[in-house]
Formats: sequence, C-alpha cells, structure tokens
Amino acid sequence: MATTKKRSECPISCSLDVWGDKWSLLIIRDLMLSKQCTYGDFLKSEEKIATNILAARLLMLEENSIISKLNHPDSKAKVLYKLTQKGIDLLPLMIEINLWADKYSTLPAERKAIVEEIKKDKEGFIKTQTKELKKVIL
Amino acid sequence: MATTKKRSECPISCSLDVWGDKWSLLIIRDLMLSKQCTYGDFLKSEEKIATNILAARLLMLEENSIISKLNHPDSKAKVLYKLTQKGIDLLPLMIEINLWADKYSTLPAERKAIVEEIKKDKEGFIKTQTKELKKVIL
DNA sequence: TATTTGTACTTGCAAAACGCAAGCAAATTT
DNA sequence: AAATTTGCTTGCGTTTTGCAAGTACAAATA
Repeated sequence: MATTKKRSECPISCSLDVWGDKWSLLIIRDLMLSKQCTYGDFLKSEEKIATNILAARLLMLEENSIISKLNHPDSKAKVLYKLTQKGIDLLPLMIEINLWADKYSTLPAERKAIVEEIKKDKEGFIKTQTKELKKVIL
Repeated sequence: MATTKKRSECPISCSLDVWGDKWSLLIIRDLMLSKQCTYGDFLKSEEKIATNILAARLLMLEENSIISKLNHPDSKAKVLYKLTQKGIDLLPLMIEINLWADKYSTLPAERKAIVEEIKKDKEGFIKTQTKELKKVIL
C-alpha cells in the first residue's frame, strides 16, 4: 500500500503527504496539458521518470482519488489515466506555480504563451480549462 | 552544495527542483505564519523535522534566494530566518494549497478560520499578508 | 571566573526511497 | 505463429532520509 501516515493535521502537510514529491505534480501537469495519458505517454515526458517510480506514483494518486483509470477506446492493452474532479481542482495551484516560475525565471516559449494568457484573465482561464478537463470525466 | 541539476526547462519541474520535497513548504509555511523563525522554532513544529534535514533544506532555500538569515537582535547565538521577496511570492501558491485541502478534508479550527478569511477576499488577504511579511525584510 | 545551559548545527549509521536495467504477461500487429 | 507493444514488476546498487549522539560557540548561572 502506498498510503502513508499523516505527519500532522496541517493542510499544507497533509497535501504534501499526497503529492509533495518530485514527480506527482509532473504527472498531474501532463494530465492537465494532455487531458488523458497512457503509461507510455508519462514515460515520454522530458524529465524521464523511472518506470517503477511512475507505477508507484500513479497508484498513490489513484488511491488518493486525484486520478483514475479508464478503458482505452481502441485497445484493451492500453490504459488511459485522467484527472478526477479533485485532481482538476489542483489547477489553480498549478497556475500559481507557473506564475511564480515566470516571475523568477525564463520559461520556454510555449509555456510562456500559456502564462501570458493566464495573466490576462486568470479566472477565465481556470473556468475554460476546468470545463475542458471535465469533459474527459464523462 | 545543495544545488541540483535541472531535470527540464518546465516551470513546474524547475520549481519542484527547488521546493518540491516533503519539508521545504512546511518551512515556508512556518515563516508565513510567524514572519521570523529561529532554527529551534522550526524544530518545534508539529511535523518534527529531523535536524540534519532542516539544516539541508534551510541551506537549499537560502541558496535559491527564498529565505535569508538575519542577526537576532537579542543574541549572537541565535539566527533568524525570514522570507525574501521571492519567498513571499509563494503566498498565492500556499493559499491555493489551503483552499484545495479545505475542499477535500477537514481543517483544524485555527486554520479553517484563516481559510474562511481568504475565501471572503483572496486578493485583499494576499495584499495585507504580503505587506506584513515585507516589513520583516526591512 | 568556572560551569552549566541554550542554540545552531554536524556526524554516524541503519532504513527507506530512488534510479537504472532487465524481465514478464497479456494484448495487438504482422 | 511470431514479433512487437503496453503496462507494469523485480533486482540491485546508489542516494536520501531519519534518528541519536556529538560539537562549537554564545550566554546565563553559580
């Protein structure tokens, strides 16, 4: 089991107990950018997560209801992962990370474009993106 | 040296390279709640960080300009840690974590009170708190 | 002034987590 | 039927963590 003991009742601490490692938020990032990913899609990401670590994180995130599996429409061999509502609700947090990083470092062009869009209308971006991500749930 | 190699240019990944572990955001939380902390103050926190881990994280956060040291007014033996502007700018992120945790779990009463205040006027809360935290810089 | 206490760390070591490579079973393609 | 793809698991060496003890210096106490 990937279920860990809580260190305290603090909301920050409890949140970190779930996704506070070097990889979980990158998995969630991939799902926010791609809506749905296969196991292989995650492995293709730039940061090159190890396959055993990926399996462990996916299990952890699923146990904590942040992601869920669904059948791939084309093939039984493939598994699709998507964000649950709880996972989608991490979008504002993800946005703030991007804004912070934008303030203190140089972003790659394609990410910079997204951040500029967010800066223009943060609430609008969240609403639109949330709607897009929710479509996948159905 | 605590300086690690970047895994990619992704803003999420780069941010996680700096504070994406189980302890850094708890240190930052303590500084946001208390404005200034000594080494001993951090050790007193509920989560009971190990002293060697604390020293390593404080160094990492200082190297990345998120916190800085200052002389304690009363004693040469004591060291005060505070957030830099870069650290203070993590406040919106910290707030979103609290809001997310509030949505999916039960917060301790004193933290719940803060979250309710945030919900009433998020921007106002950020402005006020930022101003409070900046005072310590001077 | 000598001694004890407080504060900020460092060190040693066992345990856990990580990272890489290889392996494996079921599904799919050729 | 054989080869390939896909989603994992397993082994194993390395790194990080966590706990306990130790150290150096400042400050308080006797």
